Amino acid sequence: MPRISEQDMAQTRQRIVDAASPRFRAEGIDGIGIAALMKDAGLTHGGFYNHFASKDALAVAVCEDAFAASLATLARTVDEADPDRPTLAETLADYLSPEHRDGPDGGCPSAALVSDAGRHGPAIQASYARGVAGYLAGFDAAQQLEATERGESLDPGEARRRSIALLSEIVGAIVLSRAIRLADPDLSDEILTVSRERHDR
Amino acid sequence: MPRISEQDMAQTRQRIVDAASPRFRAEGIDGIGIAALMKDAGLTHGGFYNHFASKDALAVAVCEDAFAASLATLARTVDEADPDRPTLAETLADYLSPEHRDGPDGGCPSAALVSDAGRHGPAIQASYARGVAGYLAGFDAAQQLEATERGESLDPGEARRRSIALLSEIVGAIVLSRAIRLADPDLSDEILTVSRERHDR
DNA sequence: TGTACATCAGTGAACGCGCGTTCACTGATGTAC
DNA sequence: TGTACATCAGTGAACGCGCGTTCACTGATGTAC
Repeated sequence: MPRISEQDMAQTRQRIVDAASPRFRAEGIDGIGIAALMKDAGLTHGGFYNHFASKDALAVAVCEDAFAASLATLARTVDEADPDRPTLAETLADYLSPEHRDGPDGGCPSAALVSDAGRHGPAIQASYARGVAGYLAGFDAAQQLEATERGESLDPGEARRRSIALLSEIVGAIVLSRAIRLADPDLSDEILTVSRERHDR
Repeated sequence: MPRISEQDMAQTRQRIVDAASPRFRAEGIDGIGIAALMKDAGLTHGGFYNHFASKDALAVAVCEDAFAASLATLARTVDEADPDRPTLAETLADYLSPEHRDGPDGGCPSAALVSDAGRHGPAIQASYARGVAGYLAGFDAAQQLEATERGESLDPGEARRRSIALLSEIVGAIVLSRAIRLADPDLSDEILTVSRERHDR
């Protein structure tokens, strides 16, 4: 079908990323092969290397894409133009929901890819690190906005420390709850509930 | 060499577990093959099935073993017979150290195996869940002991919630710090430092 | 005590399979004239 | 406008490799007599 426009090329590339993104998050980068991903995207596996230099390069693209979507959701909490914007607590409640636990394929890449990033090379880690930095910046902004609305002032250093602790806790809670879900659903739920109620305000 | 005593059999089995334990934690259960593990243990791969029904069964044995060692360390904080027992804060400082981040192979299985457990079946998750429950019980006991020593009383429900939040935070902090270590060592260190200082008392 | 035999932990080749990656080929489309 | 040719995204067979698991075989040791 070739001799295709630049736009069509970009579209096909995006189809591959869209196919890989949920499966990398659900099954791990090493848990799913290129042939299966290309089939999901409606292509045969040989053409993969027209779009990516390697599977690692695709993993980087997926990481970028998934974090971009995730950070866009977080950014809604500081969208001052939106009077109905969600509070940080509401966003955290979604994050710590059983639905998010049970759907890693569409969920936060910080949680879904954390061990994959730890076990892969610097390229993937660099993309992952930018995503983490984006989450922290988003939490900082949300905390500052909510402090201002309450007429309080919040030391930036203190906000930063709270953001880091918050991200650690919610990522830890969701990965722990996923790790025991099939064997001990009650404890899995309890971990989410405790974390949710700690930030429910 | 066969016709071996029951004791020798158990010894060989343990050698396989000891070889697999660090490599599963560092590279993931699916990140290392049986042939390589058996070579590490000084055996050829064919004999593996004399000791385990499947690779999954080995993963369960490794999970049990690694949690037992890890929980024994935690138990030292509540060993009332030991006047020099470490405080919970000291134990947490070790947990949140760069050394622990950089050595997942000998470190906490809660952190090292969390995504592996989430992506494997109920058998591994059951073993992992028992380990998590053990950690929470250890934190509960340590908090109660330290409250008693300060002449305070601590509501069990409150202790439980603190234990869950604490485990989530330290597991999240260590896996996040590992995920970005190669690309952003400063942020990796910062995550550990913030978490360490929050519990340094 | 000495001999014949049974056991079975460990060996290493082989099973079928899926992996990431390469490559000769195809044919629809763009370009040149 | 019509024709010849170049391009190159996509195809699908093939590369070498490692995976989890199976199995016929081995030989040192235990047991029976």
